[in-house]
Amino acid sequence: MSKQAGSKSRGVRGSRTGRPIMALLDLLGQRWCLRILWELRDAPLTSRALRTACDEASPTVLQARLTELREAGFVELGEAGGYGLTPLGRELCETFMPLHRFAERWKK
Amino acid sequence: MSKQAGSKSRGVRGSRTGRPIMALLDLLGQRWCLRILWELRDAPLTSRALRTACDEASPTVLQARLTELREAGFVELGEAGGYGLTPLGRELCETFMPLHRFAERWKK
DNA sequence: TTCCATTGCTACATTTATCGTAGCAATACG
DNA sequence: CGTATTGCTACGATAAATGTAGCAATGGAA
Repeated sequence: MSKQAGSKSRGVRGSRTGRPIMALLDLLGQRWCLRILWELRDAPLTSRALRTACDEASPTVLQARLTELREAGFVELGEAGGYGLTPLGRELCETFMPLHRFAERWKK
Repeated sequence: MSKQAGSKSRGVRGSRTGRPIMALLDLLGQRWCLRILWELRDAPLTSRALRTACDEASPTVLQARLTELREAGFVELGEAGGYGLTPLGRELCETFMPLHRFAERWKK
């Protein structure tokens, strides 16, 4: 029943198990989440640049995802402005890098 | 703040860009998609067993994901019944196996 | 100073996705 | 026959995402 009950600190979506991998899969399995990490892989982007990079996705979701990703410790908002990956976030992104090559082969 | 990565993307859900990585991120960024692949990583499961494994997710969305994953060539329905990973799907699954270890460290 | 562009971020009504429950036809066993 | 699976679907209820508009704050130019 309680899906995202009212707390500010998030229980990740379907992960009632407490298993970290489930929490992570649930977090990443949200719309734009993987995409955001992907677009930040090279350099930080401002919120609007990120929106452009994500094909003008609605700022509502993007902000929601950015908040979640920040709370997860993967993304941070730099003082000079702009969102960037934390060391942890960069590490996560590295994990997904093989997907690029895989996707190229998968296309055929 | 210049847009450092500014002119690189267009294309959203449904992989209209033709860029395989976007299509893949798009596919995987749907609810239960990563989870399904994860639950099938060891052995094939029947649709109901998969549902149980996925915390009783609604069959509606599970069937939808399974259809998409089958069309993508990652999952197949064996003759004896039960869904399992194709060689390609297994390969994809291997790609994000490191997530497991990462998730364990991330929890702390 | 005033003007204006940009930052991160939010409101809100509309559309889309997912949930939850129930149930179908087909198959297999006793 | 009954019953217990299988994969799969219908459909109303609920949650999430979209698209548009706009806010307060900041930082230059003029």
